[in-house]
Amino acid sequence: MGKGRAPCCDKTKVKRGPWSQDEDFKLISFIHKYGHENWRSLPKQAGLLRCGKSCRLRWINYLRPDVKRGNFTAEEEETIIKLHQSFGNKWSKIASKLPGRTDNEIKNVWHTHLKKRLSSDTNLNADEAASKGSLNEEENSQESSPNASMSFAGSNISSKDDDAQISQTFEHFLTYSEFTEMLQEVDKPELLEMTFDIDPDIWSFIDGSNSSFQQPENRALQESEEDEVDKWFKHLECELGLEENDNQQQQQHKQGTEDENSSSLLESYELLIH
DNA sequence: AAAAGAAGCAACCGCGTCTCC
DNA sequence: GGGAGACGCGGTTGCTTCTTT
Repeated sequence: MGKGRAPCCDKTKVKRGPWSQDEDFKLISFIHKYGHENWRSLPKQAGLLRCGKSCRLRWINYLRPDVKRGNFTAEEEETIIKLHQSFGNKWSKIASKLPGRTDNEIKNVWHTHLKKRLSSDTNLNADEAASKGSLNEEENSQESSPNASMSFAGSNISSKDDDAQISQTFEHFLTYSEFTEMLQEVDKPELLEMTFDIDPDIWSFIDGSNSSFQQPENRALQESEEDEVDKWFKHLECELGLEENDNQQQQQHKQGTEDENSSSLLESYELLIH
């Protein structure tokens, strides 16, 4: 180390700044298919002009299916405060105690909310502090503060009602064609409410292997639907150049009458996730 | 309605640690 | 044992959006 550290990548050859939907999708697709054994080589293999570190960060903090987004509950905030008292700024350690939360997110919440809250709390007497605590619970349920609801991260998905709404929405994902239709209706307000949570269910849907989308009465259709889903997913992969080695898919892609649809599909997908 | 300031958060940077050879 | 490469972590930055004036 005394000789200095070699940069992890050539900064002049990598893209920086906010991730585009296309990049996100490439990363998701790649990891979904091949995993992430080597972050350094991943961007190249996935066709991304990004630094491996950047990919890792994006995945861990944002795209990972088990990332829980939305406002922190009062319980979570209390947990963070307590854990911070024990661990200090060991954000990853704190994050490990809060399933679905990332160290980066916790760190941000600490610096933007909790630190201030704590310092103001110390200026209050015990009674005031107690009443503030109950207020905070209310705030957290509605707080979603204007910022939260506008936030790209989709912090407005927090209540059970919202979850129910989302689940209801996902129930429509029964077939390729239905999904396509739905994607084409992204200008619907309720769908625009769907923010960029890569919900585990989306993964399951992409994967085509989870039965949670398939209501019992639809099980009989499972096989054909899986084919449809697979077809759809591969279509996107072709579209993104992730299926370069698969000649069969390429031929199918060339011949397919859905070529026009696929680009609009991708476009719709991008709209959907944002 | 517009400008300035504040807040929130995604992403970057650099260092420490781990692992492999 | 030591060097190199890769990963993970914590601090920080800077952009976007909201709020206030």
